[in-house]
Amino acid sequence: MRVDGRPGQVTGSDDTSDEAWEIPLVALAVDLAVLTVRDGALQVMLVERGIEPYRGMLALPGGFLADTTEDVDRAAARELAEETGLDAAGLHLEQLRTYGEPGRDPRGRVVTVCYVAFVPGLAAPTAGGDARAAAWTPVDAVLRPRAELAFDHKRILADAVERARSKLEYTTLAATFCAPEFTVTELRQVYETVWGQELDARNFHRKVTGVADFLVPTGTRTSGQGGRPAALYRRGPAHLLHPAMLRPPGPKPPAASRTS
Amino acid sequence: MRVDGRPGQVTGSDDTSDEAWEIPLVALAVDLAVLTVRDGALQVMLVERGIEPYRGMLALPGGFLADTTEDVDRAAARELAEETGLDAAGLHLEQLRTYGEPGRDPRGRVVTVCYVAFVPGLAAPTAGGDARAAAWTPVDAVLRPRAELAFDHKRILADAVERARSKLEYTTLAATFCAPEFTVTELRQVYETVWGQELDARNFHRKVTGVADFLVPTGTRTSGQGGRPAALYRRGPAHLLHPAMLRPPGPKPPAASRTS
DNA sequence: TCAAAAGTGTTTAACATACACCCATGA
DNA sequence: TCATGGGTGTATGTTAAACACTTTTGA
Repeated sequence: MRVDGRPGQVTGSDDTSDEAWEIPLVALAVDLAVLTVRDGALQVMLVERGIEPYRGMLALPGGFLADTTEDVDRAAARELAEETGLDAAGLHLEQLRTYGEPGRDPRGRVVTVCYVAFVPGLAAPTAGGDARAAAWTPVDAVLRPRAELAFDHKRILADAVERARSKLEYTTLAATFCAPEFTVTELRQVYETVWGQELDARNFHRKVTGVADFLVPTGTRTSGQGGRPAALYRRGPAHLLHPAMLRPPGPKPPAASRTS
Repeated sequence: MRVDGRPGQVTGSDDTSDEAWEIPLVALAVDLAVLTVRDGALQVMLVERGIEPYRGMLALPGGFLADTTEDVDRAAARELAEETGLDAAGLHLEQLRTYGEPGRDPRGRVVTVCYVAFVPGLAAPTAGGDARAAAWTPVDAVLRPRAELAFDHKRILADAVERARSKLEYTTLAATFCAPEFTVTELRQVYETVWGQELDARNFHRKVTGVADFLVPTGTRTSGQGGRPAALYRRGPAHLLHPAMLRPPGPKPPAASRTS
């Protein structure tokens, strides 16, 4: 086995034979499901495709590695910045899954490493940067039976939404959907929106303020929208939620797919 | 943008310019963390590398895609069969994560899609098939500070073990470590081994037999090893465990890494 | 003084933990 | 009849769910 002069090119022999053969190469892409909560709905950042295939259709932002030496996680952060104008530093970006079915891209073999990002509702309402047209879209509209996205992005989005729903249960990530300072009610609305069910405001308040290091009081209060002013909080250092916040059983939220 | 005659080869232009450029290609590998519980220890299937780099070192079984049209999940199942002699049908095989750091393989750019498999302790004690030497090894020994595996496989294994530990909490996957028919005590030993802590046998029994569709009684009982015979069960149709089986707090199990 | 939103207290049920105790087998 | 492991019962604490009630603002 040897390395070519060209970076990233590998040829070699199998583990069990010395017969040299060309190691198959594939095009590697990253795609991003950037989620937020806006206007009482869970929304996803979509771009309109400017080129074939699927020209004119909506798709998740993403793209190929810049070159054969680019780190995959860095490529995700770069595409996020380029296509949506958001800075990956400071927001939550985690790997979701890799989708590698042979037929998923009509151009040839493209394997995509997908990521989920959670961003505050205020963030860059629409992108600057390279993208043709980047816009927030309610996920409910996109996951509807007859709605379609480019490639297998609808399925990816469904997986991302399910990931978000379950992460709210046992982590403090709900707060990453909020502005730097937020009220308990705003945090509760994130849960209600993502899960698609109402929660008891009183029990929620007690529970969430009882978890150590989840919420840090700022000492200030809201004012001016009728009703008693609410205390403002900042995100605390905790990442895991203990005890966990379980989704109430009952009527399921609209659409989603099952992941293993 | 166009497709070459060669399968899997893609060239094209960026979304925002019509300047054609060569899409960078990478070698795509799959690696498997095949876990089992044997002799009171969580064990992982390792192979000895027969070729450079890392010749002679232990590594996770895995390899490159067979060709540019092979499905990634299928490649994982194929490598499992080839290198360990296990049949992917019927056992649990799920994607773990994709590792794509540029420097992770000295031969050049290799991105690996990793999987975790849970297999019963009885399964194929050592591999037939292609592998030079496939053997079960206790994960504790491998994750010890000074122990090393080829490539970044130690880190991958640590992630896989943490995945296994947390999956036992809220799914019925512990039963996939057991033979087709098993006792409640055998199931409990799986939990104790993977988590590295003892559980109260009596409470465990009540809890696990109380979860709907987790265990299906066969009507038969064990006999012959002193003490009251235990009832035998088969895996039921349930996949999620409700209520969840939470890891008791306290002394942490040896080694592991944190995943987001 | 009333509506609206924030926040507390109280009750009840579900579930976890600890452990006493009984059951069924082999030696 | 004793040792061994399987399995049930019961007391006690913790957390969740439901909801009555108090607090603090704007109109």
